[in-house]
Formats: sequence, C-alpha cells, structure tokens
Amino acid sequence: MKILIIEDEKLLADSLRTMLESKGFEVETAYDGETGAEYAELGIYDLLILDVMMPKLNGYQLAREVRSKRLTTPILMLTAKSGLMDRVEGLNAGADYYLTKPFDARELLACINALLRRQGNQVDVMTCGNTTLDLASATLSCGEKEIRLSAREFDVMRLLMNAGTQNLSKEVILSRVWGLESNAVENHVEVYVGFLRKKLRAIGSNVRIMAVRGLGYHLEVDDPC
Amino acid sequence: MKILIIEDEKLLADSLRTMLESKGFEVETAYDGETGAEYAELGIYDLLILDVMMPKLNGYQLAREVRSKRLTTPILMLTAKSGLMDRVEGLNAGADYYLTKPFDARELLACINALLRRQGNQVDVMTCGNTTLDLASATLSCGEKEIRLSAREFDVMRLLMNAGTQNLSKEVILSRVWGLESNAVENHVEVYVGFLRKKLRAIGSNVRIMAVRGLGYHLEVDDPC
DNA sequence: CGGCATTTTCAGCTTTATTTCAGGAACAAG
DNA sequence: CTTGTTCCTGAAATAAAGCTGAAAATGCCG
Repeated sequence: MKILIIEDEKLLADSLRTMLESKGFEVETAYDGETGAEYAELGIYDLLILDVMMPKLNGYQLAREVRSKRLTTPILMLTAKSGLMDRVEGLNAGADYYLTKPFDARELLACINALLRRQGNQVDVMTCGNTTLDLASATLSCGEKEIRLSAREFDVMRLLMNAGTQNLSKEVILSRVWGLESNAVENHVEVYVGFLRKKLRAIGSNVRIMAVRGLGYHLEVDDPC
Repeated sequence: MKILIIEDEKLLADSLRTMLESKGFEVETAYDGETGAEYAELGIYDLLILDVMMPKLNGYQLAREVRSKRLTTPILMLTAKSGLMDRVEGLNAGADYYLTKPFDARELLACINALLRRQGNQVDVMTCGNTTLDLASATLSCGEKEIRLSAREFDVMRLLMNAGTQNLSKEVILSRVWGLESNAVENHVEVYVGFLRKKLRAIGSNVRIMAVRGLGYHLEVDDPC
C-alpha cells in the first residue's frame, strides 16, 4: 500500500512517514507542490496526503491538477487552516477528507483506513442491492443462494455493476466485452441481458437490469414499496 | 440520487431534508436506529447520513451492522460529540466521513458531493424550476415522482431546458432533433411538446412549455402567486 | 471422438416509440 | 363577428427496439 505525502514542513512530513511506515505502509515524500504533483501524476499511489499551505503549488491547486488528469487516487487534506470555507474549498477541489492540524495519529490512521477501504483496493466482491458478485469465482449471490456466471455473463454483469445507475449503451457494452473489432451484434447484448435477468431472478435478487429504449441498460434496485 | 437520514432529533432531520431536497436529492428519514437500519439494508440509497446518539441503536452500531451486511453505501456521520476517540470510533465502525455539529450547510454539501463523487455515482442533470432532467437515464423528476422520456422527447426537452427562457422556433427544433434532411414536419414538434406537457403534469412539475404564436416555444416556471 | 457448457444466430413475438391525420380550440386581424 | 392561421390533441397506423426460446456452431475436456 503506497502513500505519497506532500508537505513542506520537513519535520512533520518525516514524523508522519515514520509513523506510517511503522504501520506497514510504503511511504514517499515530496516537500513542495510541484514535485508532489509530478509524483502524484505517476498514478502509482493508493493515497495522497496533502498539505494545503505549500510553496509553488498549494494543496487546492494540486488537488484540482490531479483530478483534472482524471486520477481518482483518494486525497486526504491536512492543514492548519480550520476555517469553514477552507474545508469547503478543499472538498470541492477534489479532496476526499479534510483533517485539521493538530491531529492525532489514531485519527489519521482511522481516516486513512476509511479512505483505503472505500477505494476498495483489495476488492474481491461488488455489491448492488441485496446481491453481490464475487469477482474471483464469477458467482452471483443473494443471501443463501448463489449461481455461477459464464465468462461473458460475468463481464457484462461486472460492467453493469460498475456503472451502477448510469446507463451503458449496447455499443459500449459490445466494445468492452466483445472488443472493438469483433463482429458481435447488438442482439448479443440483449441475449446476455436475458441470461443475467434469469439468473438474478433465480437467486431472488432485488437487482433489475433496466432497458432504456435507445439509450442502453442500467441497474436498479427493486424498491419493495 | 437517494439519501437516507437517520437522526432522532426530528427538527434537525426535517431541516436537513428540506435543504437537501431543495438541491434535488431524494430524501427519506428514519427517526431511530432500528428503523434506520431496516431502511439502510434495502441497499437502495446512495448515501446514509447518520447521527451517533440515538435511541435503540446508536450510530456506531448501525454503521457496523450495515457494513457487516456487505453494503458499501457511503456513510456520513453527524454528531455533537467532538472528542477524538469518537471520531476514531466512527471511522473504524465503517463511516466514510465525520462531521461535527454544528456544521454549515455548504460544508455538508461539499462532503456529500465528495462522497458521491468518490462513489462514482455522480449524475449529470439539468434543472428548471422544481424539475430535473437526468441526462444519463433520460428521466424527468420532481421530488419523489419521476418519469422516463423517450429518445425524441428527451432530445426536445434537453433543447428546451438548455434554451431556458429563450424562444426556440419549430424549425430550429426540427433541425436539431430530427436532423436537417429528415422529412419531419412542424406537427412533429407540436405532438412532442404535447407529450412533454403531459409528462410534466404527471409528475407535478411547475415547469410549463409556453407557445408563442409564430415564434416557437420556451420554458416558464409556474409561479403560483 | 463424444459429451457438455458456452456462445452465436435467427426468427417471430411483444412492447413501445414515432408518424400521420383529422377535427377542434385559440388567436389575431380585418 | 368572421376569417384565416396557428396550435393542440386523441386515435390509428406504422416503424423500431427489445425480448425470448430454440437451434446451430464453437470450444473444451476427458
């Protein structure tokens, strides 16, 4: 688990580093914003810890920069500023958590764990409604019941679960599951959606695959009124 | 975007609800932990807002309960307690963010957006009056009620919302929705405006599609004086 | 090779969307 | 008030998209 600390106060940065390393994280540090951005944009970190007040590039700018590059690495902002608008600005700039100095090591660790947990770095299952998809065994389960998916079924299901409530057009599904230069046709998607619906029904899932005419498919959780 | 508020202080819960609804979220409330857990476990919410101090089942227990069911709904914990160990316990119980009362509406919104953004559930919407158009699912919604639009209806509605109070002539609508070299006639626009008006009425929208004789159509928000 | 599971193909069916049309209502101008 | 135009609307006809079951093809493993 790799963490990048971007913080210009060396003393603080180094003590953080020591603390985190003792907890088994792999840590790198940058002492100014520009260097930090450069490192961060490598995209190899599982978490960025960011000071707001820094020379060259401040924390807000850095967060925006990173997010504009479409990196989704979680960002924990760390700062002496505790004003309301600072927190709001930090969060709107793309930070995921805002911690005010001075903070306690245990609190920092709890935040880090919360962020990494959320990131689902070690995910082995995806969930939607009352139903989970086990990525290792390609198995859908709902309570006691479970059912295996074939490779294609699994690919389609994972794509849909990943998109959540967002629509996926048949074209997108085709290109992501069958590949761009396959000669697969849209009916393939329809057929596989049919297979998946049958299996979802079989295990009593409350997840429905909704078709939106002309736009594609998305998942919906059945709301038992 | 569905949010569940679990909070025993009705006054606070209801003012939160109002605030969030005004921002276009769909909100439900539970006034004690047990009821809250029941709702939360439906798995139909995009975010849970949780008070810590509650009768029957407190926030920590509730978070643990929800997480033990493998639900990954983001949890925002809200509390008067501001002690360090409270925050740590909250985060370790499975919360994703910890906000201390009293908090500001803007801060809460920033947190919510940060959590939903992370969740990847963010949805593009256009808004007019009390009505929003979800661009991903081509759905018009107004409070609880929502209704799907067909592809054509959606195109026309988007065009109108985009123009806002500006007039759009039928010719423009025809060329933008049906294309320049279609043999569509102006009555098509009239028919679709009719469809849209019916759907707007069905969800109780305060948006009206006004016709200006000879000039075209535009939107207006109904101000019930 | 033969059996089995998966994937592809296809045709007919159901559902929903779109177009067409005709008559009525609203409106502006004379 | 009359007239010609524009707009609205409901119903019917047509077209398109999506669903499904069954058969054919493919591929895998023994």
